[in-house]
Amino acid sequence: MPELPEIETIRRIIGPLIIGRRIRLVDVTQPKAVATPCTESFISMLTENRFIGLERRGKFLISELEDGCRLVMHMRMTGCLLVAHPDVPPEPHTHITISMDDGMELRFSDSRRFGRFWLYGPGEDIGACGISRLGPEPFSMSFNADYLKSRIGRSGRTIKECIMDQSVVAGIGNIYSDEILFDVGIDPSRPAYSLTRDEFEILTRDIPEKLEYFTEMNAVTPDEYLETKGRDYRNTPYLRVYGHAGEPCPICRTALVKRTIGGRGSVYCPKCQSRHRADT
DNA sequence: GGTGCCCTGTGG
DNA sequence: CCACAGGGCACC
Repeated sequence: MPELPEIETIRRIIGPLIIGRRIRLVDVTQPKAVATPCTESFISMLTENRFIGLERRGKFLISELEDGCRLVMHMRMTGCLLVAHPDVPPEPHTHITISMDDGMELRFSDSRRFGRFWLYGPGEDIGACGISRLGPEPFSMSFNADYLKSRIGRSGRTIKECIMDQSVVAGIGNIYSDEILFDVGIDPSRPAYSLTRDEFEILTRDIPEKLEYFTEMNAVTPDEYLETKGRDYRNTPYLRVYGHAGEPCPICRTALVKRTIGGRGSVYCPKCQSRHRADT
């Protein structure tokens, strides 16, 4: 479900509702949702602990607890986080419920059951959940054209696959890779080695810009977030190509094309993102 | 690098 | 009924 803008949206909504709260009760109804080897220790280490932060790294959320434990969460395709009053009926597929000292519940629901929680003890390395394999944050200084060119500039993989590779840059998924490549006019199927220096420059500037833009477009109040049960936090009207296959390109009116690139359904404009556009 | 798989829901 | 879905991993 969520890519960087949506995870950041969740962080901004959920963070203020859990930070400072003490955990009273942890209920795990789907043991596979907890990747920590022992569900028992997951529950006992969290109980009576206190959330003191909520940070994002790529598509991961990381909450530090007052004793130094860190709760790491990944939504994968369909995971949802919601803070709700116990009177609000739980969402279908609610796998983890964390009751807090203000009477509210932090709930994790996930129909496809791909999402995971990890819990690491004080001082323990959190890398094993996949965080250690992440490339730079798109907003960091180290994410620049020199880096991107040296990292993928000789790769035969498509540019779409490369920017979706979390070890190249953290946070981009299938939707925003299409949106970004449309924005910069680059054919998603081009091999990364074929990009010019200028195109790497444009791409490294556009990626943080668009991710920031979509994060702002996703902004909702906590009440709106709760009303939509934490699900509809992506403001789809702002997507220009994803979900618009067959419709006219917003720039040139040519019909947008959908085909599989790197195993993922991809939408692009065959004219605005034509292979040779940047060569001229 | 490709492929299958983890799961359930939805739409054609 | 089948194809496909916003992610990521293990395994040839």
